[in-house]
Amino acid sequence: MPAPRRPTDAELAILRVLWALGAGTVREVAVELRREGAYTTVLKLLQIMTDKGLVRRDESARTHVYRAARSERATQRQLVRDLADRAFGGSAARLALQALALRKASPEELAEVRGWLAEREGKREGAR
Amino acid sequence: MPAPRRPTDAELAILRVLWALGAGTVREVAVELRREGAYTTVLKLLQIMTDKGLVRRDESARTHVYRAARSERATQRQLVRDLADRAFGGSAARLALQALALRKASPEELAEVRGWLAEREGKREGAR
DNA sequence: ACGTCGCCACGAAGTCTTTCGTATAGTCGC
DNA sequence: GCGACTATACGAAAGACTTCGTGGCGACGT
Repeated sequence: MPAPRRPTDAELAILRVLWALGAGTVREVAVELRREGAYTTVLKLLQIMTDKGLVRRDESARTHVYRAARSERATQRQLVRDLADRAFGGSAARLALQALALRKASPEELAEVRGWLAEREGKREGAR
Repeated sequence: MPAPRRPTDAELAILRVLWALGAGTVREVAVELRREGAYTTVLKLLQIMTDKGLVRRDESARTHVYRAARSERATQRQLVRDLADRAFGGSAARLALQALALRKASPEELAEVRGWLAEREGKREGAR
């Protein structure tokens, strides 16, 4: 592999379907995407993504079954890091703050932030 | 305007220079980017970006001066929202948590998160 | 056996992004 | 005025992204 480029928009849309389904055929993905006459387009994209190593294909059955090669989590991490590098001078924390400023977080999400911060503070102890 | 497309990688790199400088000529930007023989490339990109409305050009002097059309803040907001939509089901808060999970926060950034959270808690009062 | 249908492969077209070579023109010093 | 040095403008080329048309092949019902 030369370099792991980030998934494109269309690729990401397909990955999201695959993460949701666990695995799926071309038709299943196409249906899920609800786009006009998109069957061959989805097929082509999945073929390209297979070449790129973004998805893995099970060809044992006549109808191939695809699944994402990397977890949603790992992909999100890559995308966040990428955006942090390109637009936030590499600071993921500043990216996070911008994201938090966008809209009201739900209580659950707020609790998660609180939890993260608590853990963080615990590790640094005397960090004032 | 048909639709405000998001800046490409090369465009974003130039915008970052412009935000840092406030404004700059083609040469200044090119120097700042430190890339081989890039002068005409930067020029072309700035011309394209002018057409797109990403930067504004002052042509009063023979040597044109460019500045970003939108603030760094606003652009970051757009990019974060975009990424949240494409990869986090629209949840900016989940994006934020992923960013925080990267664990590269400096003490200052940590303090900012703490501050944000404190303000948040203050607003919700007994939200515990 | 045959027609029909669903599936995959292939390739071309169109668009966008990025880079750079070349042309043109203003300005300064002599 | 001339030459050297700037600057912008223009267009071509290469690559990536996206879409879709066409063709071939296997499965299945009748």
